[in-house]
Amino acid sequence: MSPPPPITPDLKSEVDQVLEAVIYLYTESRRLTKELARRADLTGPQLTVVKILEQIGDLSLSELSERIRAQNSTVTGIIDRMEREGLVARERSKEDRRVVYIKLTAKGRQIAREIPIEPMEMLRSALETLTAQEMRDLFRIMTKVAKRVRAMARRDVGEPPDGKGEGKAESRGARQRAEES
Amino acid sequence: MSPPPPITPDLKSEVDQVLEAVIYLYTESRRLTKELARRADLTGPQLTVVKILEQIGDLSLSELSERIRAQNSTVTGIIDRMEREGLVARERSKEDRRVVYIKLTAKGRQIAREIPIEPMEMLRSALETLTAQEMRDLFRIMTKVAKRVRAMARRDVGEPPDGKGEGKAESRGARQRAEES
DNA sequence: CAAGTTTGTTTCGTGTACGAAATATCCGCG
DNA sequence: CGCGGATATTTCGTACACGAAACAAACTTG
Repeated sequence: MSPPPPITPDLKSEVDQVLEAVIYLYTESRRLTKELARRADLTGPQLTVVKILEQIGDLSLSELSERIRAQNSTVTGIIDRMEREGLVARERSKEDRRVVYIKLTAKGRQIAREIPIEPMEMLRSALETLTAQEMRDLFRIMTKVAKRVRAMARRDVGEPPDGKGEGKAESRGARQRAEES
Repeated sequence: MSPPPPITPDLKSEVDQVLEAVIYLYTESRRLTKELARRADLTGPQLTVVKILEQIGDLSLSELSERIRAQNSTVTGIIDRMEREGLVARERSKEDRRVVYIKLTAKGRQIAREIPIEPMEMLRSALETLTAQEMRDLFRIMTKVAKRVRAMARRDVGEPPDGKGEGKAESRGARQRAEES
């Protein structure tokens, strides 16, 4: 595209390495989740669900899918399999008969107790080893990059300007998915 | 593990926001790929394949799966579907009859031409808008974090110390997957 | 209160994604 | 030559993941 802006000769490779690091960090946390999950005969998303339910308590399916940032239809499948394994149970709400609460069974709770760390905690605690100054820098830079990407997204893909303003500007956009198996 | 080191009160929330940014950057590039792909009636991974083949030329299936950091068995499926759509063709190598070369068809090449940007380029060029100083900082910090995560991985999951030393230390570990549909 | 809309969940179809096992070749070695 | 091991690809089984459509219950309004 544009001729490489000749700043430092190895700046280009730093870009690649940062890119690599972002990818690494993201995928590695998923891989670790999966690894931990395997010990309890769970899949990655299943471990995530179990830990969330353990900490927060019963959730409706919609609330759950919002937490793990996946579609309802995806979570339905995950819960189907977990129910089959006796890890969770569905219970229809009495106030609103449309909603279904997902709750841990004894077996599910037992397994949750056996697994100490939650997935994303690993990345989180790695970040916590940074100095305050580093955190500040990282935060500032990442925010800048994220904003850039968002801007390019608008330009290149042409999104409708976000219909109903959601105010907080956080929680919007970060659309992870339940780490797949 | 260790009790939360009480540094600054709002440092914790910065951790969350950086975490959010990492997730955002990664998933947003995938989402954008998918968005672009839809315009040519392709899926995310299919667009990636088309652009790679356009730029690099014919590749064996193994070479291709290494490029998009997915398992051979996954890529086999992707190529199956693309072949069915007439986007690529398989051609057995004459020197080594085990290998299959994947090549773009005229139709595939045509579509590749119609789509300007490659997926990860978006994130890459966002990174390139940083100043040299920011790049240096970011690089240093990300490297530190990545190293931390790797260390925890060894400790918590207990990996065999990387059987056959692969030398480069790069290309190892960053195990992305072809962005799923 | 009934028609129409919204909301919560499931169903269905398609496409990744992985790992283990099956196949087919190739290669080196005796 | 023949055999065992390495390499390249495919097959198979299971689990996500998403979007569109189907459904059912709640809500809105005339």
